[in-house]
Amino acid sequence: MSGRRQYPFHLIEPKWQKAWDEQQAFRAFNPGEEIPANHPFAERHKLSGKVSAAQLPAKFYILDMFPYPSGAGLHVGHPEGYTATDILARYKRAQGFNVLHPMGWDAFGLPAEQYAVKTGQHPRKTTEENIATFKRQIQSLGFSYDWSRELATTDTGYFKWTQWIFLKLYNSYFDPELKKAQPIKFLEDALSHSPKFKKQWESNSYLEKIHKTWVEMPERITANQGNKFRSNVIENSRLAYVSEQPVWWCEQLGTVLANEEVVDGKSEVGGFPVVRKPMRQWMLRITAYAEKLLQDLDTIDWSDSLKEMQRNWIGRSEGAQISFRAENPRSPSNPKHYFSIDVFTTRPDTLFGATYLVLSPEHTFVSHLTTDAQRTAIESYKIEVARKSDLERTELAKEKTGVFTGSYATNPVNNEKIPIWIADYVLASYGTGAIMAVPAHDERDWDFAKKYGLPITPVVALFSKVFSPFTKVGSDTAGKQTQHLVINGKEQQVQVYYECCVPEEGFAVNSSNDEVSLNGLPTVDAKKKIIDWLNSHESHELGFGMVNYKLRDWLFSRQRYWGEPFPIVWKIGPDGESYHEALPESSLPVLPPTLEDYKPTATGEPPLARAKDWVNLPDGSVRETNTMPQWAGSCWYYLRYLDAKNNSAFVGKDVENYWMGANSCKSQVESCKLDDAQKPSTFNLQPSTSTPGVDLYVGGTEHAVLHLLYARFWHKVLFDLGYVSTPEPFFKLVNQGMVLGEDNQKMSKSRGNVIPVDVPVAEVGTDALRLYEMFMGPLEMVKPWNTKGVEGVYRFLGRVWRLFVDEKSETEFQQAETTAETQRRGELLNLIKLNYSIQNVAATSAQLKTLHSCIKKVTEDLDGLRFNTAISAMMVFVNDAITWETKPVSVLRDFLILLQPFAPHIAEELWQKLSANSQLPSANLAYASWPKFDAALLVESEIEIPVQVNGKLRDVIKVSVNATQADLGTAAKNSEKVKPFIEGKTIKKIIVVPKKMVNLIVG
RNA sequence: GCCCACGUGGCGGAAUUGGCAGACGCGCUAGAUUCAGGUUCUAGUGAGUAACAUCAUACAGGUUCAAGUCCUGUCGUGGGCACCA
Repeated sequence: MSGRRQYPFHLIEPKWQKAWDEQQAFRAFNPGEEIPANHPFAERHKLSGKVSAAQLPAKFYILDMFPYPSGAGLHVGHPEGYTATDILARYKRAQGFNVLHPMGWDAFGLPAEQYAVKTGQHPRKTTEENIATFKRQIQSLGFSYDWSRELATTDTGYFKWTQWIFLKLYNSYFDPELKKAQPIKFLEDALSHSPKFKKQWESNSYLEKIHKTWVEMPERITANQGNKFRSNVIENSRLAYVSEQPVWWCEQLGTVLANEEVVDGKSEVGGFPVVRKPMRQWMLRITAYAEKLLQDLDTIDWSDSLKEMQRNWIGRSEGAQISFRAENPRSPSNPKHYFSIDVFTTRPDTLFGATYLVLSPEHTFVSHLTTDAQRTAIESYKIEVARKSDLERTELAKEKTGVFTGSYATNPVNNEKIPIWIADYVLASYGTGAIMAVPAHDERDWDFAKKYGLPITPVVALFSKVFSPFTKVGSDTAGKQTQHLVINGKEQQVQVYYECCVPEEGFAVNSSNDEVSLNGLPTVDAKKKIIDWLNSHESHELGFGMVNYKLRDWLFSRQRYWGEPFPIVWKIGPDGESYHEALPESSLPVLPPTLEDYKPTATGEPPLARAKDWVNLPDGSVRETNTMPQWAGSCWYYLRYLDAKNNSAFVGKDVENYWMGANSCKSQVESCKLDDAQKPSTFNLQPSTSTPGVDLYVGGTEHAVLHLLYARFWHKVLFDLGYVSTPEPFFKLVNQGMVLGEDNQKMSKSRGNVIPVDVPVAEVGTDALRLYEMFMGPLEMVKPWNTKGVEGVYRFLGRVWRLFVDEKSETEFQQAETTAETQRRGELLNLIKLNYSIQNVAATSAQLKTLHSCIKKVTEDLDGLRFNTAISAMMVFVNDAITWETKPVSVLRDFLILLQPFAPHIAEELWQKLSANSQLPSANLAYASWPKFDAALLVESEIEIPVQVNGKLRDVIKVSVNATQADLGTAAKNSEKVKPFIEGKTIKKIIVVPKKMVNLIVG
């Protein structure tokens, strides 16, 4: 930046940051906390001493997604969201809310661990250094965070409670009857003979069923078998459980990864290849919450695109599970030896068209169903598939491949024998890992059937009158056939396709047996009818209607050092098998051991296994050596902020209820479901009320399906168990758009287009940086950085400065500054005086009009998160006010309150000067009341009305605001500019929109 | 391939319910201040014309007294999902 400094921001900004810090100006007070009488919050709300929740003003919780403190520091893209939340926090504070605006560190993570592997420096040291850099930079931006609540996920006082929540998950199950998490104790009680727990299972049909199975177990089973059954039921119900199953293993990272962390067959971090490998892992049963996570999206105010991403990830589909019997090729004559192959389909109406089955190559039945003749082919295909990475399977495998097992299954609707194949286009991980192929109505099955010469039976037809029979087929008409069907009592002509067609709305044909006929039914009804038919069979032997989810359980263990250790030990039971046991809450936190080497062991065990003394406990039990993933700490940090120092609970109950509860909120407590009238319009904050949960959460879209789904899941479990007050954590969420480099590319080191925040802070000050972050464009939009644009808002602040200060005194200040010692320069700001045009006089009506249209615009725009237009409204105000010969103090004070959220340092400095000058009390500007917009001041006696002739603008006329429609019409016709366009023509019609415009229609 | 957004000056972007297109800022032009550069201030700035007229919100249609805004189609950009049965 070249040229003269617009105003002494280099002295003003540190001055006020220091003052806020010393005063703890932005500390938020919890119910029951002591509020110092001289705190500006106490002065504003006339409070002091210990104050109850009922005495405190309404809360407003504004949250940023806390950053991972990397070594690189902040660039100008980072503070965009932080600036937006800070502006709103300051705005809500001015409106009188008790604002909670905290910041912390998502501090566990791979980079610090990789650095430790390389250099031996403890990850904690690296992490602390990085936090120090981030904190210095964030503090230089003047955000009004309550630093007394600062936390890091790596603090022992924090992850103690992360481990505690894990124990809650471990000790809970999802009750299908109550549709909520319950203590595992209830389940244990149901698996007991003792009548003292009777109450528990009698009130719950699910527990009753479990109990019945238990007590009705044949007496001849051994105690061991009984225990085994019992522990199986329990272990299969825990929300945190151990599973040995194929997981994504990343060799380069030396750890397993969750599904969500694998993108295109590569690790999301680093882009390394991953392979499927069976391993013993901790899992969290997030699938139990699939339906709730989906449904409750309707109760929260998130962007449609974000909700859509979560919906896609959860991937609900309605359909049916259908069982196909296959005889055992080893004993074909024995009708008792058969396999029941379950498939999931969303199109059960096409069951009559299922002409073969396909299993995924990993399906457990494959080897059993393979005949001797096919064994070689099947085995080599399986090897070929296993060798392919997932990347190859998705990128290259558009050409379908597969092998016949040699076995046949029976289609339950028509008893036809259909061949069983394996193919890698069927995924092991979705549905049941097997499909019924309906080649006539599914493109994948069609391709496969064509390639291997499998039969194709069309079972869906289209109305020829409604649909063109050629739309899907192209020029080939050979594949269709006309049939006559009775539909709704009338005979209709339909087109039956003999090419693949996937109609959204068609009619079933060729679909009947002795018990059921779908023929003539529209697809929707055909689905219902066939599902009813399946459901009607004893014990759902043939199948049943069901809902399937794409969402899978959350893989929760990592083979890393720098994460939360599990509060779990392993023991050997009397049967010689190892089992796990939770450590008691009193043993928390479980601290990781100190290591000299942070690499995994040579045998591939996690790094923690190196610490033999730590792993082996005196009683012979062995610690779990996996650690939790980084997502664990970020699942609940927003709750810890509420009560960051609490040693006896993860959050105090009253405190949680004050900040997260619905007490201070007008919407219903019960479900948090808003009806239409209460639903806020998109991107609008509720102007006068707070909401249940976090009122506003701002962060990047990269967390759409990871953090945000996991955090909702944990919150729902905590809600079910009674630890939190709301079923959803984040009532309103906004994704800020990315800031691109000046070259319109995403900012990255390799492009060399990264602008560190320190650069603009040094050159134009943080107030100008904050202003520009918001002035670039709408918050949620992607936009490029432009240094010239920064200069524009910097100039605006210079104009604000000159609106207030006396030029001569500033020149004196500048001369004094060149000779003063650095430490004493701050005091020199006192040399700067206000200019003489600022006077304690009443404002003119024109001045009030300018002020109040600014108040109106800024207030409305802040409620709608339209920061860019709010700033432009303030520019309009200053452009006008700078021309005033006398500037009333009252008007300028109100303007500074409007400016304060955006550019707090310059606003405070000018506020201080203004207060001193006019002998007004210099209360902290951050707690000054937001000015109220007065509509009466904006009323004009005369307004300008555009006049159109045939829809084209011809003149703008001035009329009285009270002009009638007739007056307007007459005035329009009499306009000199309009006359040439209407002369000699007849006026057919006059359209008058009161107070808006006139349109003359001439012939 | 599927789903969802979005296309407005040289640039970033404004434009409640359809009602004066281009607020505000950048850039540019001219002038004033200055020894000069920078800064600041004043005026102008969609295209077009001497001035009107006229033409302009990706393109092509449509609805309407009136369309950037609503409807249909096409093209383009961005994001998400991707053999999900």
